[in-house]
Amino acid sequence: MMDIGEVAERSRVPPSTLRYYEEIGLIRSISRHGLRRQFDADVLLKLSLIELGKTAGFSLTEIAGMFGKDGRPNIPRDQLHAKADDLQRQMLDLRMLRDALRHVAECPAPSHLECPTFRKLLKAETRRRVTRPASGSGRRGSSRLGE
Amino acid sequence: MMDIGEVAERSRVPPSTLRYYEEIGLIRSISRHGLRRQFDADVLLKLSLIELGKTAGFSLTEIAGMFGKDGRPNIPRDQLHAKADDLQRQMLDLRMLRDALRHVAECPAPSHLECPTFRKLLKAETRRRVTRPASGSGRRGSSRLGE
DNA sequence: GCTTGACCTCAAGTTGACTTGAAGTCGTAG
DNA sequence: CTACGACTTCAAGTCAACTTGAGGTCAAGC
Repeated sequence: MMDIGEVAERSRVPPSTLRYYEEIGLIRSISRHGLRRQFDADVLLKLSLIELGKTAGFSLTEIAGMFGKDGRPNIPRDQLHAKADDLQRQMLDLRMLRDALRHVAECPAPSHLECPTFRKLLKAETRRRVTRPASGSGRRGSSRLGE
Repeated sequence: MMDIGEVAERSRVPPSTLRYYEEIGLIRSISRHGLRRQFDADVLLKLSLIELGKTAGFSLTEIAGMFGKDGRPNIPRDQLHAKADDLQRQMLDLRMLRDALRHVAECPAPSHLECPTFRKLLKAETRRRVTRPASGSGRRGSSRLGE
């Protein structure tokens, strides 16, 4: 049992954000001590997961979707695999961008948009994106996540 | 020379967004035909790069920073390498999340927060994050990018 | 027993990244 | 030559993800 300040300090997530996360149902405080929320240590793990998901580019809504409605992960296996595949693709994007950057850092061409290697990198990317139909993520956000 | 509709169609980026990007100085139209903006084909490449950067989790401000103030990439090599290293780290995050997801998809434990393998994954991540000091990206957004 | 500091609520403000809408301007096809 | 459709501007709206501020509560130390 920790109160919000301790959670904030340990997770490096500000109290205001923690309250916000609780409000939208992403995390839960287990009880109150007077007015004060009391959090179980589990919340730290969950916050790690949330941060991880955020850096991976998921919205809070999507992250919430990864835990079941009731608060614990509870998703069909194939959906999880689909997410994992999304991540895989995103890693490829990242690698492409990283390589582009590294190249730009060393390339002696006057303008990088004219460097053939650079253009080839981008063409490849464009092709990849266009080939994959639309990959829409179906953003239909209702006001509250945990409803 | 294309006008905005063609750019939109080819890049799959809506006209409103293209105007917005121009307004904030991310892209440039090369001239006008009557009122209509005329874009050079180069803009398509630049838009690929922008999309790439976005999926990599950069803000438009950061992306703008990757091109020089004048519109073409023009950044010190070590800054580029630093960006590339950021990407490297972000790829690791992604891989971790992907592995976590894959694991969850197969793990038979009742609640994943209790599965030791899962906890180990997260602990590792937490350690990595905490070990690296703060890694702050210095978000100091002024109203317009290209200024 | 009272002050202090860490918490509380609730409403409103902020930022980034766009989108939407109203009202206007073109150039080309019929 | 006029009507149409593709563009234009500019202001305002939207959404996610928070942060800030005013005013209030509480338990613990002096």
